[in-house]
Amino acid sequence: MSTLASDGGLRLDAYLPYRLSVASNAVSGLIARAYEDRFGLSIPQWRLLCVLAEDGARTQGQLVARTVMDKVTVSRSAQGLVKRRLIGRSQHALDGRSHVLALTAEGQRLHAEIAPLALAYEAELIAGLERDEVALLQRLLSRLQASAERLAARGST
Amino acid sequence: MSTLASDGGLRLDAYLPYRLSVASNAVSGLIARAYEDRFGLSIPQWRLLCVLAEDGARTQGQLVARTVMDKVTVSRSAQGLVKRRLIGRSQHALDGRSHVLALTAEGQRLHAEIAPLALAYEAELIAGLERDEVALLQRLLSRLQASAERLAARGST
DNA sequence: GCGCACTAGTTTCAGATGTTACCTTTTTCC
DNA sequence: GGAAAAAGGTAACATCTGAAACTAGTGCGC
Repeated sequence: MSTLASDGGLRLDAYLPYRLSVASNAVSGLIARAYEDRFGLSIPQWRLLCVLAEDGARTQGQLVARTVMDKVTVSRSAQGLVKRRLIGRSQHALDGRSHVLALTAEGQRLHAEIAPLALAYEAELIAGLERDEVALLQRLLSRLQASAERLAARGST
Repeated sequence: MSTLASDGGLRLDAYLPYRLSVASNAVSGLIARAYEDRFGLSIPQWRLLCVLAEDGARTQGQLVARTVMDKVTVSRSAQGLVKRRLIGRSQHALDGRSHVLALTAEGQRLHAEIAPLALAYEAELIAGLERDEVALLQRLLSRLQASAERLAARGST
């Protein structure tokens, strides 16, 4: 048997984690460059802007949970946004350790400016796909993420 | 109008680039930890091992094209593998600048050891999904990647 | 045959990222 | 009510990453 290729049946091109990573890198790279070039925002910063616009004022801890980012990443990203006056920080009324972040007027303006562009990018990415294909993709991604988290939790026990 | 939420219709949880990134990070993190802990391999190193096992000896430039990784990443990963005697380097017969990488016997052995484990991880990740759902997922990922590359090329012109 | 543009690969350097340690405030619970 | 444990957040450190400069080798044009 065989020409030393494909002995076990593992082909990189068909290996899902690889495919997922490559596709995600391509998309993230595209988006990151767009935000960086035009608005000087990193992706973490943009995520914070989005969540604050969507949900209103939040503490950093809430943002960590919501965005699936490290708390250090959130801290640093928030510092940058505060410096640019896109968000404001205030002491939490009930918990002296905690800070509440909220968009400034300028932050709201910027978010409103970027949002259509973000949606346009998404539209171009999924151009040519059926509506139900996209819905399925979302479901499958959730599924994979959940499985990965479950396996990770099991492994670190 | 409205409660300042969802003005433009951009919801982070439904935003595909975000979902893709989160899912990919979860999966990559899981896989990375597994390879690192058990075999001391980074993901780039593991990719090189896979390609060399699949395709046979290749130059670094070919590996760059094949794995969609940076040439610096490939160079450094290869150095690590050479140091561990998992791959060998030889001068290219026709081009003095180029080096040919190939698995050593030990490298083949390690690849053969890891491959089943990699497939088992994949199987657990997609457990519960239909066969045709997985096939569709692969197609959609390709599609997204291609769109992203097309847009990136257009943008940088 | 020789100069100039080009490619393969490595090194260097600056910025991003994550892990750990740390400080402060809050909560727990005896 | 006070000590100990835990949580919010930041700082410091090591590590990773990619861009640009660099080295060495190729090959075209003439």
